[in-house]
Amino acid sequence: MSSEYSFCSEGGFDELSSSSDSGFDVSFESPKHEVPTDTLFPPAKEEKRKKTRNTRCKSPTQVLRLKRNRRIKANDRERHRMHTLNDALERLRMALPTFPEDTKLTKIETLRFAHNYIWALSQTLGNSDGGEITVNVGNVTVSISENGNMITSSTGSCAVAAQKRLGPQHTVGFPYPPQERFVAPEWQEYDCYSDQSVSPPMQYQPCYDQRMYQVHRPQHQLPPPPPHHHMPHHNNMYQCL
DNA sequence: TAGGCCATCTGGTCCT
DNA sequence: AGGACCAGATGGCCTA
Repeated sequence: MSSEYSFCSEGGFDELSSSSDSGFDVSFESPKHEVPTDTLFPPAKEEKRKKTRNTRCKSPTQVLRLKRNRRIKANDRERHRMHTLNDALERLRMALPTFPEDTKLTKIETLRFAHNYIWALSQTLGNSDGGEITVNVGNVTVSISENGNMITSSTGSCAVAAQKRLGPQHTVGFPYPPQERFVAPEWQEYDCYSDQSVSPPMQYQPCYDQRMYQVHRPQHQLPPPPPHHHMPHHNNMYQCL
């Protein structure tokens, strides 16, 4: 970081570095105590630095402390950022169909699955001829029509989700909210495309985990999938969307 | 023990 | 100057 090498800061003494020696070590005002300029300021930066305003010099100790404090703050920010991302990822997990006994999808699995799932749904909508379209995910059925969406399940876990009502149908927004998370008891009940599935326009569209469920389109035939190339296969892999 | 996954640290870049 | 974002490095944990 080039800024880390600034020996002087705007407005004088730096905030973060002002702790024990909150002031300013006068002894380091003398040029003879400064770290060689060549080391701290490459020629180009030195020239640029001359244009900047009047700044107060910092001792090497202060510079080090400043760097360390900035690093600590940056680490905190990064940690928080990653936690935020993980929270968002968790919400995404909860919005995807899953099995109760399933282990948690990994990060990459979640992202791939979500991508494929959304893509499949968009394909379903795109191929709509105006009538109601049904998407089966296991024993959960998502009916999409002009009057709204309805999610039904043959199991009691999901039942009929009615988030908003449009006409005679109970409708829910899609993707369904977390509390209406799909819960299917048996893997065998899931509809799969097997090798006839379609794949979204994504470079790494194949999913390598058996937990990647299929979205089945019973009313509209989807085009055959593009060939998979250069994708390693694991024993537990199977074709997904 | 190797490999996968993950959290965290780190330095670079870009933007405000 | 500082924050956001990113990608690489690293070490810990877990499982086959």
